[in-house]
Amino acid sequence: MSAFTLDGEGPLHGQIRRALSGAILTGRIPPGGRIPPESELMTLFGASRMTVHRALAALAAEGLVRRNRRAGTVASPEARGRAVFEIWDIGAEIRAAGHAHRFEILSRAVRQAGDDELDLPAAARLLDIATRHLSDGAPMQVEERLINLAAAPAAAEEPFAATPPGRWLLDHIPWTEAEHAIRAVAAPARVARLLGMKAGDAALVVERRTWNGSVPVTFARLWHPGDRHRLVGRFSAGG
Amino acid sequence: MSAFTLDGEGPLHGQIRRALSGAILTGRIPPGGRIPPESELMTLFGASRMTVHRALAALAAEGLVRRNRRAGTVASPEARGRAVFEIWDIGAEIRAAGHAHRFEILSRAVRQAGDDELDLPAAARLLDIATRHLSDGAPMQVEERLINLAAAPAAAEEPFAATPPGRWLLDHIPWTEAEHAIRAVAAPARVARLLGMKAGDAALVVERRTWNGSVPVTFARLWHPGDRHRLVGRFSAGG
DNA sequence: GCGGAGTTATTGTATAGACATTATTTTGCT
DNA sequence: AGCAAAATAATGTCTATACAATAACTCCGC
Repeated sequence: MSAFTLDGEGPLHGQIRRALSGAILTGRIPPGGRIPPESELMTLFGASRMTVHRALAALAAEGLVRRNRRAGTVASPEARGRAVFEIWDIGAEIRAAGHAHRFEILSRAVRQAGDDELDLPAAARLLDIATRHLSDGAPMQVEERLINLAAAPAAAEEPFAATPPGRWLLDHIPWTEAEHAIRAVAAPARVARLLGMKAGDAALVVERRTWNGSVPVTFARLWHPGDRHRLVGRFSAGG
Repeated sequence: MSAFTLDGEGPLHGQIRRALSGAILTGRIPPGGRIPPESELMTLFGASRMTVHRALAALAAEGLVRRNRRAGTVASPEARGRAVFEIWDIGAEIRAAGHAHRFEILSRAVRQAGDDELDLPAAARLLDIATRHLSDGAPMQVEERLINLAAAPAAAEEPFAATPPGRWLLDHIPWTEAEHAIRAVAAPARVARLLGMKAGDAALVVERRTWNGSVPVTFARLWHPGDRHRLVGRFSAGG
């Protein structure tokens, strides 16, 4: 039978979790393969049922196994499906890379909602604001942003002097849903000039929408020079 | 005092988790704000400590709260930092959009490792394979891939007739670490021709590396037509 | 006021036991 | 054989209890 070995490091439920996730990720238990029932794992690992259950529940939450009453626990065939990117705060990213972050507000206006990316009634008031972010003086991002003033009334009075709009929203306005889209497009002339690239050059565009419940909060279109900016995501399967 | 309300749906620990995560995400508990200790939550929710603890442990695992012995539990300031993309299987993506997926192997060769993206000794043998994926006949991705045959020996014999290399690797070769980089670049002539775009047009490039432990498994460079392909990630804060 | 020792609040881990839920298997009846 | 009812195997939830680990606080002697 599959003998599992504990590494002796840290709490028992963690050791059990690692032993099982290791067996799955190294292929010793193939996708769809059966994991012994809790009762059996209890004796295999010398642990109580709650402890074993805790380890299995964690694996199920990660998506590594699928569990069913009476039918048992199997290694999930679609275990490996997600890539996580941190694409929220260009300032933090620039500073993390050891550079100096500076930004400037390019334009700012309050206006009525129209045929916008934010799906709002025409009566709604929007803050329409454009920002440029620089890394050691080199332009790295142009941020075009619409803010629903009904969802973030304080934004109307905020000067965005020390904190750029994106970061300010993260800090002050709650949200519950977010959607991102990433595209590569030819840079229009205005953006190209601001980013120090030629019109038509490849730009990496991230579009972000957030909602609080069903109320749209903000829409942001973030332009990056294609050659100078990369989104990087790392995924380690150990949990 | 913050009164929390349970929604009565599903298991108690889930209700408690939602009640607390709701309070955090709607800003009722601000970032850095204190969550009552387990002993207090027990009486607030009428649950045992283990049940309360389970809810809090789940929130901590999600990163919504930070917990410290004796110091208590606080809402995490960097709670909202991740965007998750499913960028693994272009075939599944195309089919999910209701289109027909077809692919063709463009070239295939086994060769020695050289100055490659995979960081391998020169003696290592690689499978170097290029594939084109089509959605209802329209080219959607060019996949340039290197496979470390030491990590995936079976790949040498695999014809990749029914299953394209990326999907085949997912199904057959275990891995533990992955890294993704997303860029926008001007399409080189060869790729542009294969994707039905003009040379120099913006292409969205995803580069993926995977390892099994410390052994490199594969490197893939995935080219997409910038105007026709978007990566979309959704993030719902309810968990 | 300061350093250090003791106390305490809070989370972390683990167990045993009870009952609920659910899908499968078996049994029994026709 | 076929179908319905009962048994069963597995996970899911919850409680009560015990003790461990850690960091903050208190108090005391000087």
